[in-house]
Amino acid sequence: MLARSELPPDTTELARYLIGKVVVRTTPEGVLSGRIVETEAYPVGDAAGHAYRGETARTHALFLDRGHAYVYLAYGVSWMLNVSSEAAGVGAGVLIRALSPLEGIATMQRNRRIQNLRDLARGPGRLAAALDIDRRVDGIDLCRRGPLWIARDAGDTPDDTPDVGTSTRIGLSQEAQRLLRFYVRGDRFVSGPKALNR
DNA sequence: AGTGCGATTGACT
DNA sequence: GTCAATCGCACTA
Repeated sequence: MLARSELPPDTTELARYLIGKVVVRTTPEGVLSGRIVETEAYPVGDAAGHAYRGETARTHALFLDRGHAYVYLAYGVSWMLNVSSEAAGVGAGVLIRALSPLEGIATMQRNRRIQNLRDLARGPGRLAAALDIDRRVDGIDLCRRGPLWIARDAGDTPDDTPDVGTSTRIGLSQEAQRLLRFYVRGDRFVSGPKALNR
Protein backbone atom coordinates (compact mmCIF):
# COMPACT_ATOMS: atom_id res chain seq x y z
CA MET A 1 0.00 0.00 0.00
CA LEU A 2 1.16 3.57 -0.65
CA ALA A 3 1.45 5.89 2.37
CA ARG A 4 -0.18 9.28 1.87
CA SER A 5 3.03 10.95 3.02
CA GLU A 6 4.93 9.53 0.04
CA LEU A 7 2.48 10.90 -2.54
CA PRO A 8 3.92 14.08 -4.10
CA PRO A 9 1.69 16.93 -2.87
CA ASP A 10 1.42 18.33 -6.40
CA THR A 11 -1.06 17.18 -9.03
CA THR A 12 1.30 16.95 -11.98
CA GLU A 13 4.04 15.27 -9.98
CA LEU A 14 1.51 12.79 -8.63
CA ALA A 15 0.33 11.93 -12.14
CA ARG A 16 3.90 11.06 -13.06
CA TYR A 17 4.46 9.26 -9.75
CA LEU A 18 1.46 6.97 -10.17
CA ILE A 19 2.82 5.44 -13.38
CA GLY A 20 3.93 1.90 -12.53
CA LYS A 21 1.87 1.70 -9.31
CA VAL A 22 -0.89 -0.88 -8.96
CA VAL A 23 -4.63 -0.35 -8.58
CA VAL A 24 -6.13 -3.09 -6.40
CA ARG A 25 -9.85 -3.83 -6.25
CA THR A 26 -11.13 -6.39 -3.76
CA THR A 27 -14.59 -7.80 -4.45
CA PRO A 28 -16.51 -10.89 -3.31
CA GLU A 29 -15.39 -12.35 -6.64
CA GLY A 30 -11.76 -12.00 -5.59
CA VAL A 31 -8.88 -9.58 -6.14
CA LEU A 32 -8.62 -7.59 -9.37
CA SER A 33 -5.53 -5.51 -10.10
CA GLY A 34 -3.52 -3.80 -12.80
CA ARG A 35 -0.40 -1.70 -13.23
CA ILE A 36 -0.99 1.96 -14.10
CA VAL A 37 0.47 2.74 -17.53
CA GLU A 38 -1.27 6.04 -18.35
CA THR A 39 -2.48 9.06 -16.32
CA GLU A 40 -3.58 12.66 -16.83
CA ALA A 41 -3.19 15.58 -14.41
CA TYR A 42 -6.03 18.08 -13.85
CA PRO A 43 -4.26 20.63 -11.64
CA VAL A 44 -5.59 23.62 -9.73
CA GLY A 45 -6.76 26.39 -12.05
CA ASP A 46 -7.17 24.06 -15.05
CA ALA A 47 -10.35 25.05 -16.94
CA ALA A 48 -10.74 21.44 -18.12
CA GLY A 49 -10.85 20.13 -14.54
CA HIS A 50 -14.11 19.33 -12.79
CA ALA A 51 -12.99 21.32 -9.74
CA TYR A 52 -12.51 24.50 -11.77
CA ARG A 53 -15.90 26.02 -10.89
CA GLY A 54 -15.76 25.06 -7.25
CA GLU A 55 -16.97 22.15 -5.18
CA THR A 56 -20.34 20.55 -6.01
CA ALA A 57 -22.02 17.35 -4.83
CA ARG A 58 -20.43 15.47 -7.71
CA THR A 59 -16.91 16.80 -7.29
CA HIS A 60 -16.74 16.57 -3.49
CA ALA A 61 -14.10 13.83 -3.52
CA LEU A 62 -11.71 15.97 -5.61
CA PHE A 63 -11.50 18.28 -2.59
CA LEU A 64 -10.49 15.55 -0.13
CA ASP A 65 -6.87 15.21 0.96
CA ARG A 66 -4.64 13.63 -1.68
CA GLY A 67 -5.05 9.90 -2.28
CA HIS A 68 -8.85 9.58 -2.33
CA ALA A 69 -10.91 8.18 -5.21
CA TYR A 70 -13.03 10.56 -7.29
CA VAL A 71 -15.36 8.54 -9.53
CA TYR A 72 -17.81 10.09 -11.98
CA LEU A 73 -19.90 9.05 -14.99
CA ALA A 74 -18.74 10.38 -18.37
CA TYR A 75 -21.12 10.71 -21.31
CA GLY A 76 -23.73 8.84 -19.29
CA VAL A 77 -21.90 5.66 -20.24
CA SER A 78 -18.45 5.25 -18.70
CA TRP A 79 -17.17 5.56 -15.14
CA MET A 80 -13.86 7.39 -14.62
CA LEU A 81 -11.41 6.72 -11.78
CA ASN A 82 -9.40 9.67 -10.47
CA VAL A 83 -7.08 10.21 -7.52
CA SER A 84 -7.49 13.43 -5.54
CA SER A 85 -4.16 15.19 -5.55
CA GLU A 86 -3.92 18.23 -3.28
CA ALA A 87 -4.55 19.26 0.34
CA ALA A 88 -8.04 18.97 1.83
CA GLY A 89 -10.22 21.80 0.54
CA VAL A 90 -8.20 22.21 -2.68
CA GLY A 91 -9.80 20.67 -5.78
CA ALA A 92 -7.59 18.78 -8.25
CA GLY A 93 -7.05 15.24 -9.43
CA VAL A 94 -5.31 12.66 -11.58
CA LEU A 95 -7.30 10.56 -14.07
CA ILE A 96 -6.21 6.93 -14.35
CA ARG A 97 -6.48 6.16 -18.08
CA ALA A 98 -5.13 2.64 -18.56
CA LEU A 99 -3.93 -0.45 -16.70
CA SER A 100 -1.81 -3.43 -17.61
CA PRO A 101 -3.93 -6.28 -16.14
CA LEU A 102 -2.29 -8.30 -13.35
CA GLU A 103 -4.69 -10.29 -11.10
CA GLY A 104 -8.23 -11.50 -11.70
CA ILE A 105 -8.05 -11.40 -15.48
CA ALA A 106 -10.83 -13.98 -15.93
CA THR A 107 -13.17 -11.87 -13.77
CA MET A 108 -12.23 -8.72 -15.66
CA GLN A 109 -13.01 -10.49 -18.92
CA ARG A 110 -16.42 -11.36 -17.53
CA ASN A 111 -16.99 -7.78 -16.29
CA ARG A 112 -16.06 -6.42 -19.74
CA ARG A 113 -17.76 -9.16 -21.74
CA ILE A 114 -14.69 -9.47 -23.93
CA GLN A 115 -11.70 -11.82 -24.07
CA ASN A 116 -9.03 -9.64 -25.69
CA LEU A 117 -6.41 -8.88 -23.03
CA ARG A 118 -5.19 -5.70 -24.71
CA ASP A 119 -8.63 -4.06 -24.60
CA LEU A 120 -9.50 -5.11 -21.02
CA ALA A 121 -8.35 -1.91 -19.30
CA ARG A 122 -6.99 0.26 -22.16
CA GLY A 123 -9.01 3.47 -21.64
CA PRO A 124 -10.52 5.04 -18.53
CA GLY A 125 -14.05 3.72 -18.99
CA ARG A 126 -12.79 0.26 -19.82
CA LEU A 127 -10.57 -0.01 -16.75
CA ALA A 128 -13.42 1.07 -14.49
CA ALA A 129 -15.70 -1.55 -16.03
CA ALA A 130 -13.01 -4.23 -15.72
CA LEU A 131 -12.51 -3.46 -12.01
CA ASP A 132 -16.25 -3.05 -11.30
CA ILE A 133 -15.71 0.60 -10.31
CA ASP A 134 -18.67 2.98 -10.06
CA ARG A 135 -20.11 5.55 -7.62
CA ARG A 136 -19.96 3.01 -4.79
CA VAL A 137 -16.23 3.66 -4.45
CA ASP A 138 -16.38 7.45 -4.87
CA GLY A 139 -14.57 9.09 -1.94
CA ILE A 140 -12.74 5.97 -0.77
CA ASP A 141 -9.29 6.44 0.77
CA LEU A 142 -6.84 4.78 -1.62
CA CYS A 143 -4.11 4.78 1.03
CA ARG A 144 -5.93 2.22 3.19
CA ARG A 145 -6.74 -1.40 2.54
CA GLY A 146 -10.37 -1.64 1.51
CA PRO A 147 -12.48 -2.26 -1.56
CA LEU A 148 -10.12 -0.08 -3.65
CA TRP A 149 -6.56 1.00 -2.95
CA ILE A 150 -3.19 1.65 -4.58
CA ALA A 151 -0.11 -0.50 -4.08
CA ARG A 152 3.50 -0.71 -5.08
CA ASP A 153 4.31 -3.86 -7.03
CA ALA A 154 6.30 -6.34 -4.94
CA GLY A 155 8.62 -6.80 -7.92
CA ASP A 156 9.42 -3.11 -8.28
CA THR A 157 13.01 -2.03 -7.86
CA PRO A 158 14.47 1.47 -8.11
CA ASP A 159 16.32 0.64 -11.34
CA ASP A 160 13.15 -0.86 -12.85
CA THR A 161 11.84 2.63 -13.77
CA PRO A 162 9.63 2.67 -16.85
CA ASP A 163 10.32 5.04 -19.76
CA VAL A 164 7.59 7.64 -19.26
CA GLY A 165 6.49 9.91 -22.11
CA THR A 166 4.51 13.16 -21.90
CA SER A 167 1.80 14.43 -24.24
CA THR A 168 -1.32 16.54 -24.48
CA ARG A 169 -4.42 15.16 -22.79
CA ILE A 170 -7.09 13.24 -24.67
CA GLY A 171 -10.61 14.38 -25.49
CA LEU A 172 -10.45 18.00 -24.31
CA SER A 173 -11.67 21.18 -25.97
CA GLN A 174 -10.20 23.47 -23.30
CA GLU A 175 -6.56 23.62 -22.19
CA ALA A 176 -5.91 21.08 -24.93
CA GLN A 177 -2.31 22.06 -25.53
CA ARG A 178 -0.98 21.46 -22.01
CA LEU A 179 1.41 18.52 -21.63
CA LEU A 180 -0.27 16.82 -18.68
CA ARG A 181 -0.63 13.24 -19.91
CA PHE A 182 1.89 10.59 -18.84
CA TYR A 183 2.30 7.11 -20.33
CA VAL A 184 4.72 4.20 -20.48
CA ARG A 185 6.51 4.37 -23.85
CA GLY A 186 6.03 1.30 -25.95
CA ASP A 187 3.48 -0.32 -23.63
CA ARG A 188 0.68 -2.06 -25.51
CA PHE A 189 -1.91 -1.26 -22.82
CA VAL A 190 -1.65 2.51 -23.29
CA SER A 191 -4.70 4.16 -24.93
CA GLY A 192 -4.82 7.09 -27.32
CA PRO A 193 -3.72 7.76 -30.90
CA LYS A 194 -0.31 6.58 -32.06
CA ALA A 195 0.89 10.15 -32.62
CA LEU A 196 0.56 10.90 -28.90
CA ASN A 197 2.39 7.76 -27.78
CA ARG A 198 5.87 8.37 -29.15
C1' DA B 1 -38.02 23.28 -16.08
C1' DG B 2 -35.35 23.26 -20.34
C1' DT B 3 -30.92 23.12 -22.78
C1' DG B 4 -26.25 21.93 -24.24
C1' DC B 5 -22.53 19.15 -23.90
C1' DG B 6 -18.91 16.27 -21.94
C1' DA B 7 -11.72 13.74 -18.98
C1' DT B 8 -15.87 7.65 -23.84
C1' DT B 9 -16.92 3.57 -26.06
C1' DG B 10 -18.44 0.14 -29.46
C1' DA B 11 -20.53 -0.71 -33.77
C1' DC B 12 -20.13 0.14 -38.28
C1' DT B 13 -18.34 2.12 -43.26
C1' DG C 1 -12.52 7.00 -40.60
C1' DT C 2 -17.87 8.27 -38.73
C1' DC C 3 -21.54 8.30 -35.31
C1' DA C 4 -25.15 7.25 -31.81
C1' DA C 5 -25.91 5.90 -27.01
C1' DT C 6 -27.09 7.81 -22.51
C1' DC C 7 -27.07 10.52 -18.17
C1' DG C 8 -26.14 14.11 -14.99
C1' DC C 9 -24.20 18.38 -14.36
C1' DA C 10 -23.94 23.44 -14.93
C1' DC C 11 -26.13 27.07 -16.69
C1' DT C 12 -30.08 29.96 -18.18
C1' DA C 13 -34.81 31.66 -17.34
